[in-house]
Amino acid sequence: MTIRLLLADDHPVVRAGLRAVLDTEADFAVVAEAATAERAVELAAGEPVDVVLMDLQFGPGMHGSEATALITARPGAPRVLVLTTYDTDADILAAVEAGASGYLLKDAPPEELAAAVRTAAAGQSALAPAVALRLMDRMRMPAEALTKRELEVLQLVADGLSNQQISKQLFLSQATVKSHLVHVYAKLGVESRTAAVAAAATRRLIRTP
Amino acid sequence: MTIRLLLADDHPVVRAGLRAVLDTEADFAVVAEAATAERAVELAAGEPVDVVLMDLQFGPGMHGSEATALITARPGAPRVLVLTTYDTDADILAAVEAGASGYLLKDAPPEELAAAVRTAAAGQSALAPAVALRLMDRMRMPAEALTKRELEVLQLVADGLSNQQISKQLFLSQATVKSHLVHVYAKLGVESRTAAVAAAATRRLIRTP
DNA sequence: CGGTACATCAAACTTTCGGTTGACCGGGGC
DNA sequence: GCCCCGGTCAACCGAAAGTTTGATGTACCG
Repeated sequence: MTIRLLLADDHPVVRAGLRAVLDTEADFAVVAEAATAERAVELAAGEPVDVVLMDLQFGPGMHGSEATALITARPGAPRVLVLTTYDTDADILAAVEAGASGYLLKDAPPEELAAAVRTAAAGQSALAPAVALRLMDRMRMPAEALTKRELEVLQLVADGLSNQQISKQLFLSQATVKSHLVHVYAKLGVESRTAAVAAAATRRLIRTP
Repeated sequence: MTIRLLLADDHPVVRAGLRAVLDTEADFAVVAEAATAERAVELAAGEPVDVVLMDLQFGPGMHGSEATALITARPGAPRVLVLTTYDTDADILAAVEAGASGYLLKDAPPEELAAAVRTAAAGQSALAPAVALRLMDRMRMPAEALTKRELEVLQLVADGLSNQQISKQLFLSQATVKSHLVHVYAKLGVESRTAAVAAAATRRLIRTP
């Protein structure tokens, strides 16, 4: 039985690469490509597709995790395999919560890619070993696990925003922002916002361009 | 006459995509692929190649700009076209200084890519319009260059150190540290240490683990 | 049902940081 | 020689960050 694939990536070169790598597999058929997240949602609803290969970062417009949530929300939806360049815990968490069946890095070897597609098509979870390991660590060590809200605040700190700017952006009081940061400092074992950003960056909890 | 190409990128998918896109051109021939910068330097010296398509970010090990410098330093060297995902001023500058004949983004359409390869093979400069514009701005505004000492202080800020810790580590007074940071803020157009770190990180001025 | 975790907010307090002003010195260029 | 720039430092003040204590509501779970 043929596995029908939808490729969603804003880079023409990457789409061509995925097509080249996956079309060599006899049981795969790339039936559509999308250059934007919006287009991916449309195509996933219109075309009969088994697995969507979804990038997270598109240029302007919808984010890949949003598109993933929209696609997987429908009954009889295709499986979504998230395929991204850089991995941060926040990205992985967002993708998994959005209903992704798997999470892979673009530097994965072709065999691993094909295996993940088959696993996803079979309805199973397909997390990269490194990714799965990270999630296990997270389960084992809940002492340093930041909550979604704490991660959200910390990401804005890393973007250079002050407590006041963060409070306005998230519709909170400064007291709440400070409260979250106090918890973040305790969990990361640091004493200042810049140290927290540095610690979170080395542990890949946040995105640093 | 056939243009012989060497693809240097750590992502198998991207290499496959470039090969798929470029092999459709009758006068192109991909003669080698390298998954690391070191391997690219070796191959560029050994194989007869006309144009190298060079990624900047490889995983651990040599950076793409270093490899570019090593390749172009040899007499009769191939042209190097830098091809990267994100464009920062520091990246572009480093690539041009390393002797790159052109600088393209990976989200470029295939036609643009092929045109750039032909331009580079002909020995001409092939800078993306947006990139060329940025370089012109840079020439006009050299004001944003940080001094060595300022970068040194900023790097320690990014590592999470306080002004006092920095002053001790560099054998300075806190006043001097502040003084340097004030200059950094002015040059980067920001108003706080965390914003400076964020701005410097996006411009690749500092190391973020 | 009760406990726990998360998110929210308040107020007062201390410390640090940010920004200003002003100053000194050494080196390189006109 | 003189001036500009980079690096160094000081004193000061207001603003921001961080600390402490304490409180509320809500959701989930055993």
